[in-house]
Amino acid sequence: MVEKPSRRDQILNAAAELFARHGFHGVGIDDIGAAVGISGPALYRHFRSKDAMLGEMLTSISERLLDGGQSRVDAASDAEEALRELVGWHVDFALDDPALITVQMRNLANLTDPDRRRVRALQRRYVEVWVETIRRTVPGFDEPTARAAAHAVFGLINSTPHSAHLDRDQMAALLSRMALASLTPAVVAS
Amino acid sequence: MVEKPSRRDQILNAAAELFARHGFHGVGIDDIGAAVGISGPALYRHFRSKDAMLGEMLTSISERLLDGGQSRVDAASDAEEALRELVGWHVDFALDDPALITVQMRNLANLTDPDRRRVRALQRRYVEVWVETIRRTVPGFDEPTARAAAHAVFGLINSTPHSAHLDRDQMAALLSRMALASLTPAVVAS
DNA sequence: GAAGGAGGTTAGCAGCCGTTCACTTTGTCG
DNA sequence: CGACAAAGTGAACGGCTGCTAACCTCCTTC
Repeated sequence: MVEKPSRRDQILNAAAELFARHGFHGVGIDDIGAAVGISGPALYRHFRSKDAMLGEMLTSISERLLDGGQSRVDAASDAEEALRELVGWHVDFALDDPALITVQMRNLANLTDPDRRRVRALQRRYVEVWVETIRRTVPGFDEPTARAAAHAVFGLINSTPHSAHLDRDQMAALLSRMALASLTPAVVAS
Repeated sequence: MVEKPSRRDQILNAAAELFARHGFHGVGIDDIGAAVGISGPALYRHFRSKDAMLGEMLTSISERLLDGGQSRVDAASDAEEALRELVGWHVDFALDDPALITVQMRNLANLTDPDRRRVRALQRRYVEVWVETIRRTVPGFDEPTARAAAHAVFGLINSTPHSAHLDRDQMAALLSRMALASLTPAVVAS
């Protein structure tokens, strides 16, 4: 017996899909309602506002990313394995929830100020996990360079919603190999 | 004597900056006007509509990317050099015009249907230039894989507006090395 | 030095869209 | 069964925003 998702989650999923495709301001309240079979204002029984939907969506994504990444790193026995796990984790996330990844990349600017602060704080911590792991495997990187490299790898992996013409496993393998190759000690040479 | 940019170009540049930061729908006509020192409706002396601004912006970006990429490839004497040139070209573009790159990545969905068709056609041709070059240097890639790899490299390079804490030359070097490393024959092994 | 076009201004309209309101339906529980 | 809360509905409001209209001011040009 499958446990059906709560109405809140149905709405959040539908909204994520729409936000990813048309952008936050390109989607109306009525569109979101229609996507879950109810109409317009009924959403206000579940969320305080449209902004609140985006806020909850982005904070939950950021938390999931951080928690998953942190625990994978903690479970790894050496630095190389930690990096492989981190890459695999992010690749899986991007492939399984392309809409969420897209929204997280594009719609930070549409958040309320307090929400944006919260999300950015979580994102920063996630980046730090990557920075530390990268620096442990590629000792030549100084901190700012490692941070830039982390952002670049995010861009590489997060690009998957825009191509998607490979099947999931091939895509996962390709992205993982590309990501790891771009983080080898060879690239650090001046 | 510096030749000053035409008013149209001033407007386009200001609009690109604003669209990149706040998204197409997040920017008002008055905001764009204020950014160039005139106010609101005066823009309609230069553009038919707000949509037309975005349309012209994105088509011109796509044309520049395609032309620059194609001519670099044509001028190269072998496949490896062609790929290096292509990477360098895209990196330079992304570093010199971060706002344009951001708008092109995020605001395709806000285009008019005919504009979107035009832009996508140009983008497809640009991707094909990459795909051919990649396949010539990394023979193991089949076409769909090479296409996915090209998109991934775009994501990697286009991520630069979101990090930006390195100086330009270091950033260019880092991104170029990472991009080339992710496209080496080693990654093709199953 | 009139004529006229290019580029600017402010006021205002029309439509969209997030949100609220008053009301109904549905399901649960004493 | 009666009651009450949860969830949904259509109507309406209010503010924002893209765009037009009407008018003004230069600058060029014959």
